[in-house]
Amino acid sequence: MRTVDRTVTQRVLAVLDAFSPQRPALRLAEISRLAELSLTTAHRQVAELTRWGALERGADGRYRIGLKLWELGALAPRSVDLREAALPVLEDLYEATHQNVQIAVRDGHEVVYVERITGRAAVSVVTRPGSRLPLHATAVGLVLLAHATADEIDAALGAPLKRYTAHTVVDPRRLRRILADTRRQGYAISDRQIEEVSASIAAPVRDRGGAVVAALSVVVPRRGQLHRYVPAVLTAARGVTRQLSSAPEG
Amino acid sequence: MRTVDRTVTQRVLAVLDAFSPQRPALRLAEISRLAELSLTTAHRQVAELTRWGALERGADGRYRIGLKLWELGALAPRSVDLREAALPVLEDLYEATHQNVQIAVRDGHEVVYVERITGRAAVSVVTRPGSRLPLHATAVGLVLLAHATADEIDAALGAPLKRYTAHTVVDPRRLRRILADTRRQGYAISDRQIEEVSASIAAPVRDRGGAVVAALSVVVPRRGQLHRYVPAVLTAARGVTRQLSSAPEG
DNA sequence: GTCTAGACTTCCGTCCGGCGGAAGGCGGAG
DNA sequence: CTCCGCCTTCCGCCGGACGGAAGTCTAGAC
Repeated sequence: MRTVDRTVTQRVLAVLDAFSPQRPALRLAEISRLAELSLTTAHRQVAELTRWGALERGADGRYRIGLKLWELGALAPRSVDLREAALPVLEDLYEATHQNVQIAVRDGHEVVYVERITGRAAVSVVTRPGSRLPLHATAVGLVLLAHATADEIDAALGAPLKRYTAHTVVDPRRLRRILADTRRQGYAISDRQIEEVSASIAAPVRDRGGAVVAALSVVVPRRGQLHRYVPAVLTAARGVTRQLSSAPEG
Repeated sequence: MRTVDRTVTQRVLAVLDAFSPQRPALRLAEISRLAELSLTTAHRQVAELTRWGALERGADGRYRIGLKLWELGALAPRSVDLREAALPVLEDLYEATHQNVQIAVRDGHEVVYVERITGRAAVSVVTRPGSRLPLHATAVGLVLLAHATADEIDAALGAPLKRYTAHTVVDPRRLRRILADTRRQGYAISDRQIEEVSASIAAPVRDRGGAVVAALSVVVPRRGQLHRYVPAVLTAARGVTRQLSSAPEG
């Protein structure tokens, strides 16, 4: 009997949703389980997606995201245009600090990392382009949330806030104070809130109209003065803002 | 009356296919026309895709590719893993030549550009990450086609070959000779075959198993000796190959 | 102000394509 | 050999996708 709970489109998207940074390659049966589709339906959808190029089947029989989807993703203005404007500036900031440098945007209550430059010498860092972290625990997240609307801040702070380390701030009232500080100072610091060994310093990137559309940060080992990175981060963020303003309209 | 020619999945994919580098932002009516869907159906599909995050609606009412699709695309091994391995090497090659540097993979009878580094001083170039060009007219395409199977070569040379300039080689027999040269020499040169003012020099990138999975090239203005770039390109291509071999298995 | 055009959104009855059970093929483990 | 898991193909039933029609909204002409 047919299970009546989702539209066909939703089922197709469920197939795609089965893929994640943790699971970039899946067998048909895994897709079927993860997307909660019968094997038959999963088979049919996967075959159609593969024919189109959204998925590719490897020599091992497992499916991966195909080039066609990557091409489509390359049209997303929030990542690609930003990345274009930011890369040279990120490289300068990397040269100046020799620490991990990254830029991210907000999507709902999460940060999505768009680009990162990582050196061999710098502390290792968990993020990759395309990976997500919650807003409240990262410096970029605090910057992005600080410039969101009041409704969005309420919603973000109303949900349960995950604790990563003993230093992760999960108290909404303390977070509101931190957001106010962030707005006033123009930068945010997340000190050991994700990992015990590292801290990050972030500043906002604005579009032509002055709206905060992204945030940029350095991730540094937790020793010495964190504030000494602030001027470089602010300068870099303004640099990206300038690049965005001079670029052609999307 | 319902038009019976495509499955629902194909219609969803047709909506996504409406977006291209030339048309990154579309109104609902445009999507309806391009995907050949009734306005009602286009509206329903677009709404579902937007809810999921595949599309985003801008302040101007137009739809663009959403972050979610970009994240999925970031899981495509053929682009992302390659890009990770190649970027540092491409940067070295850029520093050595100060010309446009790019890396591409093959998809069917086309080249798909995965990454490029462009300088202000270098000749302007038409390609962007995610854009496509035919195999026969570009140096990277010749390298990729030279290492394809005989069947794929037959198919690629059997189709009508587009001429871009007076120098574009469109004769299958001449192309076969060029492919043989490419295999023997280990590099290919496309001289003014895309634009009258530029030429490109490409070399193959191999995976752990020795199969050619990508090609890398420099695009240079059409004057002086093209061959002087060959050693640098070969070295860079081998560098990417080495990076791919040392990276963890996908 | 009114009128018109175009783009978008919502509603709803019809009908056909998506669904999943069943059966068959294939390969590896015991 | 059998059993088990994974994949693939087939087919009849029924509920969801389709698109015409009507309604809403905005911008621009006059």
